Amino acid sequence: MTMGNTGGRRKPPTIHDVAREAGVSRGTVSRVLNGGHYVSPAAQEAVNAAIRRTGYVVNRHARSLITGRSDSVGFLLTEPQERFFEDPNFNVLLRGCTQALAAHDVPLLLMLAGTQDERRRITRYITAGHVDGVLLVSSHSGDPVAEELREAGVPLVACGKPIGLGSKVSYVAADDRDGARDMVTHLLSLGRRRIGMVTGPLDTPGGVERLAGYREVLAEAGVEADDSLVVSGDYSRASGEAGAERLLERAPDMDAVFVASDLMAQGVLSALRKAGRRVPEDVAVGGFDDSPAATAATPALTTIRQPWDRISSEMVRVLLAQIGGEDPAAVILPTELVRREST
Amino acid sequence: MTMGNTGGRRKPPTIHDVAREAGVSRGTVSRVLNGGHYVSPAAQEAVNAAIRRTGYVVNRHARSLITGRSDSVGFLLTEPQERFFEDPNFNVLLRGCTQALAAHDVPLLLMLAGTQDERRRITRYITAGHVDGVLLVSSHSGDPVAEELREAGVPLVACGKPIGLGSKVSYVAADDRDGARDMVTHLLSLGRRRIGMVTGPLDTPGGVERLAGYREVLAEAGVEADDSLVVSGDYSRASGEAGAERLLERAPDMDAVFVASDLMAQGVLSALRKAGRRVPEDVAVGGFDDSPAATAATPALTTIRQPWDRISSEMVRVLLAQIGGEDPAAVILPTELVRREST
DNA sequence: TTCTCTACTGTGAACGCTCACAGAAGCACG
DNA sequence: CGTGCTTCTGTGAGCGTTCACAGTAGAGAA
Repeated sequence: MTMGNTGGRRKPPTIHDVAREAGVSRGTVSRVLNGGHYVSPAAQEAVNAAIRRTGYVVNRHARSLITGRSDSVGFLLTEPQERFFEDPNFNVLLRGCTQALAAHDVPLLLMLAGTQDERRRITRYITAGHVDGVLLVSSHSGDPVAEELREAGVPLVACGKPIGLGSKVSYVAADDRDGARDMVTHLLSLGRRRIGMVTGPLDTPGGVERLAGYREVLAEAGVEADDSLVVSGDYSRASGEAGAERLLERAPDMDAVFVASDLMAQGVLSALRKAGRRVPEDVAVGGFDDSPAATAATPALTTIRQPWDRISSEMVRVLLAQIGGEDPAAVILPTELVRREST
Repeated sequence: MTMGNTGGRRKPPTIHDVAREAGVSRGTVSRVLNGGHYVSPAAQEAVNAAIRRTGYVVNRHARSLITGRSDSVGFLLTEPQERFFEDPNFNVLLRGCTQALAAHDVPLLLMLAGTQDERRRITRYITAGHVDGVLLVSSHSGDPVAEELREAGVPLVACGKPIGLGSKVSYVAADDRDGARDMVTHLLSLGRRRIGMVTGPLDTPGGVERLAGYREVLAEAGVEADDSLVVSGDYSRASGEAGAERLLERAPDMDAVFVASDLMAQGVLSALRKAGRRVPEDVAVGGFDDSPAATAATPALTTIRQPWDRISSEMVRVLLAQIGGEDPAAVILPTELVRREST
């Protein structure tokens, strides 16, 4: 069985074959491929027909070699990967970015910077120009990889406001502060006054902003600030449970809790159940994220929905614009209160 | 400190620069880059030093242009994406594959074939040789994309035994049948005899095999076969709940259930609770997957762990071997019974 | 007519790398 | 001293594309 029957990969047609087939020059085919300016309708037509007939697909390597672009982007995750891969929102984000890029015919390379070795390799890979830009997911402040990429002038769009990186980095984020404000306002409107909070990690912008929104609304409503009503968590279920236990101990009269993530809120619900408090009668619980955990919980969680599908499409839009030469941009998207049974 | 004024991306050094720096020819540098055979130790040393000094990184596009390889592989998900992205195992798989590939310095391209349009684009992209091989996740039988890739002779490794594809396709799978056997054997050893089953989708190999294992063990143990004890689900929580309700109706004397996924088992637990049955006293429940759902459930689920980390690394190993010219291979990995509170 | 302008087309020269080949040097053998 | 072998090195060609440039034809203006 010689090369060619099913199984052997035959040599694909080149731009030259298409040119011959269409009776034009390589240059004309290339022009058709790249927007079709300065090409007569007749030639246009002939080339397209030839492309269909031959099944021609452009060789991206050859193109990249001369243009210097790779026409691909990286999706870079630098921080504790377990946390993200378990986070349904991360999955929506990854999926959304992949699809939005696919619509522009731009492949996405998945890059996980776990070990020191991987970080070095990835940095090298990116700065060598093997991707045109990077979608960055990094919870931490002062990420060394991100910093290095920024210095190398690689177009970068972060998910969530990055701490510590200059204004040269674009980012797309949900309006955490406003979301928190909505939730606390909602709790106040239910007549609750002793409102506790379990925050997210306070070295992340999201964590900080949600706490800020909570404090703002309480201050504006003239509710007495009480720091014993605030405990911090790390977005994990366990930390939510522990946080609620501490809150109940310090403020047994608490009648509502705003929890900075749904996963933590699940833990809170479980702690409240153990303590014999009814939700929402005794204590109303508000989450954040609108993850599957929110609907899976009993009672189903009132929560703040972040527009993850829009976040991903905006990240892609901003990144492609920046690759195209535009300036870095910050995009902040509105959140939405989703009312369920827990309030 | 002249090194790169922030912002401007300067032209990276080429193999030519390295050659000049090291006082050798391009050919010698290239040989060092590709394994270093037929290179004197002195030249070897000089080239490596020059590479370090210049910060040279090979231009993969130029290399690919001439070798015809892309030195990258695709991770292709063809079927209902929601299901997979919500599946923690899928995440482990994706992560594992990415990391295993990174160790070989091979980038992973994420490809989601949702719409018809995406399928066409991706097929074109792959058959055009823009990736050297494909890691395939596709639950369905007779996947047209997979079939087309197989025909085009693209190295392919499926996760789970693919139905309907010829023997030309490699695959890596957990031993579903044996896992099911272990679980049912375990239930029998607890003295249970009226053992029900909620199966997975029966158009998937996993679904079929787990059911087969269940039937085998019961037959071997001389337990009377009773088809009213078998209902089918689709791996979703809701289908587990519905399945358990039907089982209870048809066989109120049921004293154990083997459920083909942890997520469905959660639904089963919930149905049993509603029906007033205690777990495990009245009815023992065994799951499959060892997903986070297993530990999150109350009571924590006894389940079958699939070695997802090994599955991913084996998929990568087999794929790279196949790209290197070896024949397709099938790898079946053992599962493990994890005993918790539900049995 | 002649000149200019626009719309279009073809042609070489790159891009950075690998590969095949040729050749050099060292050594052993006859 | 030639011949053959092995180990090492340099050179030119070429991968498939884009880009700059030169050139053609036709239309309109002088």
